[in-house]
Amino acid sequence: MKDFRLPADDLEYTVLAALWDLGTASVRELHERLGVPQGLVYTTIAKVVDRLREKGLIQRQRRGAAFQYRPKVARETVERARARIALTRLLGAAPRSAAAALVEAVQDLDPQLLGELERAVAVQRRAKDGA
Amino acid sequence: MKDFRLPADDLEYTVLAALWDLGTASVRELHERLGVPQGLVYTTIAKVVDRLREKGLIQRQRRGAAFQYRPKVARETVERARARIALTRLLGAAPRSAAAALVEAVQDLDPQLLGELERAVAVQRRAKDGA
DNA sequence: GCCGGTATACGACGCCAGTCGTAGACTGCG
DNA sequence: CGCAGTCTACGACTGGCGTCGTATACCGGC
Repeated sequence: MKDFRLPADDLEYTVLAALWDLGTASVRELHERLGVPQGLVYTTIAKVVDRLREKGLIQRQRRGAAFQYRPKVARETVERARARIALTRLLGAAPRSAAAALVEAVQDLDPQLLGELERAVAVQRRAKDGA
Repeated sequence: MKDFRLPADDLEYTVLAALWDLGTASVRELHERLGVPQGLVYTTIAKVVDRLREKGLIQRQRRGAAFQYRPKVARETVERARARIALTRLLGAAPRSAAAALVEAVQDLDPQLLGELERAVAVQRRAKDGA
C-alpha cells in the first residue's frame, strides 16, 4: 500500500553519536564500528567525518599517522535542538490528529523509551503545576 | 555559539497539510495561502504540488481552466509514519541524554500540545498495564 | 473559431547528504 | 633516508528538495 517514500536515516548524526559515545576515535575505528556493519566503504565514513568537521561539530588532533577526532559540541546541545524541532514539527504539524498519531507511534515504542518519554512529560507537568 | 546548521523546514509537508485542511484546492489557492505569505512564487508551489503528485500523495481533477487537487493518502497514515519515525529517532538516537533533551524540548511546548502528548502517553500506559 | 491570458509542464540551478574512487600526503619502519 | 603502505583530501555522481523561469497547452469569452 505505502507507495510513497519517507526520508532515509541520518548517517551524519549516527557518526556524531558514535563519537559522543567513544569520546575520541579515528576514522578507521568509526568505519569498523559503523561502516562495516552497513557495508559502507572507508572513504564514505571519512567523508562524513569531513563534513562534520566543516560544520564545526567535531575537531581533530594528529595522533601518529592518523587523526583522532572528538566532539566539539556537547551532546546535550545538539540533542536538545533536535528534540525541540522533532517535537514541534511532530505535534505542531498535526493539530487535528496529533493525539491519534502519537498513540499509534508510542505503541511501537521500546518500553524503556516509553518510560523515558513518560518521565519527561511528568517532569514538565510537575513544573507547570508548581508554577 | 551555534555555528552549525540544522535542516530547514519541510515545504512539501506544509502543502500537503494545507490540502488535508482544505479538502480540495487549486494551485492558485495554495499559493495564495502558503506561497504569498512566505514570498514564494506561484510556480514554486506548483512544482511542489507536482512532486506530491509524483509521489502518489495527492490526485487531481480538471475543474474549468485549472486542476483541483485533493489528498490521496489519509492524513493519519502519513502522520503516523512521521510520528513513529520522529519519536524513534528522537528517543532511539539519544540513549544517554534522552530524558534531559526531552524535558527541555517539552518545556518549550505549547500547553495544549503538551496535553496531547501527555494523553497519548497515558493511553499507552493504560494499555500496557492492562495487557 | 480565434485570441488572450492563465495554468501547467518541465527544465535548470543551488545546496545538502550519501556514496564512492583516486591521487597525493604523510608516517613509521627498516 | 627511502619505501611501502595507510590516511586524507577532494572531486564526482546521484537523488531529493526548494526555488524559479520559460515555453507550451488549454479554457473560456467574444
